[in-house]
Amino acid sequence: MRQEDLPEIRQLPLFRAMAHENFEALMEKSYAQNFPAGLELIRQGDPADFLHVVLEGSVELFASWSDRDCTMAVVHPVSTFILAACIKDAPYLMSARTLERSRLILVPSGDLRQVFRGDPDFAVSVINELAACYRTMVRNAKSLKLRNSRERVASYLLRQSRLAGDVVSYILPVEKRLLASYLGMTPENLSRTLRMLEKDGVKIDGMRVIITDRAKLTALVQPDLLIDGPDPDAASAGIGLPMIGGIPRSPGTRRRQA
Amino acid sequence: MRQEDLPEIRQLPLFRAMAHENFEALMEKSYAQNFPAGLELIRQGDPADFLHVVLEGSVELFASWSDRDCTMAVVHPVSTFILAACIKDAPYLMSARTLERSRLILVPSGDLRQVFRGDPDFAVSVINELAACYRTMVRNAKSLKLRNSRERVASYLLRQSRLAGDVVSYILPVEKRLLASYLGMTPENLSRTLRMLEKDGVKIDGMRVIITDRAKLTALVQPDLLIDGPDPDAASAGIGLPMIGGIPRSPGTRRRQA
DNA sequence: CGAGCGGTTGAGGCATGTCAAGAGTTGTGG
DNA sequence: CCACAACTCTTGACATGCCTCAACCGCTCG
Repeated sequence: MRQEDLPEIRQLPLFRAMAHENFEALMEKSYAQNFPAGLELIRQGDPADFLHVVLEGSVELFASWSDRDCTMAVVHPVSTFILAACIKDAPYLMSARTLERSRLILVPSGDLRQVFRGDPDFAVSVINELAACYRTMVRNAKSLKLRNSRERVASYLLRQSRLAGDVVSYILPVEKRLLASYLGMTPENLSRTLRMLEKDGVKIDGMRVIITDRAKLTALVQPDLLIDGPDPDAASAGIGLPMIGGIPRSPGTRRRQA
Repeated sequence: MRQEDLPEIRQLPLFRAMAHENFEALMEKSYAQNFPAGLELIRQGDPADFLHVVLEGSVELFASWSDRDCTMAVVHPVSTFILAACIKDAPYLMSARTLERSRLILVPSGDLRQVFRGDPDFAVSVINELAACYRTMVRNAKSLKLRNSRERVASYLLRQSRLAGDVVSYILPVEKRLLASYLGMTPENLSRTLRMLEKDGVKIDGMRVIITDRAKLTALVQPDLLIDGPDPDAASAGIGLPMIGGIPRSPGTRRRQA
């Protein structure tokens, strides 16, 4: 654990309000560690031993079943993930792997539970974090069930623009292959859909997204606060929900890469 | 508020551990009320004024966007719903309507928040409840993204049998139209799929389900603890997750019935 | 330089949605 | 108590969204 990491963690919504001595104690039991790209940090079904905090890099949360798997979310700094499993002391429902070289902090879940039993302020923080995670997941489910793939792609592109400050142009934060899985579709279909959307006010050039006609795109998307956020809390916190990636559906899965 | 309702509420996971005086105080501020079938209790986007507890009857949680809507869950007694919105004091993300004549308790969300700030045991209960809700939602999302419609139907049928105690035969707890929306498909498609499944070890006669070849059906479903439960807590609690109904996808929505 | 991988594009097929019609059931009002 | 209306469920015919497979390009990295 490097001392210079502590202030950043301390200011996370999850750790901001707790008593100083509890924070100190929790951090003392925790480990900071660097991981190379592509490392599987967590396998679904494993016991939840540690709450994970991403300090640098990025982590993909994904789920597997039968011979398929799909991206559920991508976690960016500084956020936590798999809070729910730690709280319930239950098996992870999702796996996690680093997308790039990343630096994480691992907080033992037993100590975590002990602290929130004794620190009301921390308990409130945990509750708020979890509620934000839950709501983000509900939004994802709504998007999956209520929108078709073209609408999901368009709303994603528009939302990213908004999150970046209503910019006209930005760079996709994840590779398209992963984005496709998050959005519940195949890479081929995403590619075609991005092409089709050029007549609807957004152009894609490689990894760069350019909003060419925001009004037109907005009309197509019909953005809905109850699906597309905000909930600024969820953006910063979440079981992994700066929420870039998301949720593919039945096909939209990919063959598991052994 | 009828006095005879209190013991049942008191034994809910959410209210079981809290201090007696806090429970009393909370119930004093709450209202119990009967509602006819088909009444819209909550409209998505409304401010979260009350935590709802279903004492009798059943309540559908559904989501709407554009001119579509879909069933997200069905809540049976004795369970609570929309806990997350109450905690965050944020707008409801889902709407709710009674499926039959129902008796509910409404707990003012402001009082709720106040109590869990002052009662650590209650705070822990809320955290556990929320974590269970979150995990249930993750399971739903996984099922939607990793399984096709036939697999979702088959796993649903098998799971209901298990929940009823591995019975060979049982009655569907909700109408098929709603089940279809929960599972992310159209009623027509569900009807056809149920027919097709007769060769896979399960027969449907009206509302009755008969497992004719459990081994065969199980082989088809490949049940997975990380999707199909248990998590017995989630069954009793949840933002409404005795989890009968569930989640339809893009089509799988239905035209909104004005 | 060549293997590997992400991305794109095209051809083709299957799963699933849409539309339409009819039987059975339930609830309501005359 | 019956008749009609409304609704669910089912089935068939048809349309289409999305997936699959395959080929190819371009980039990255060993």
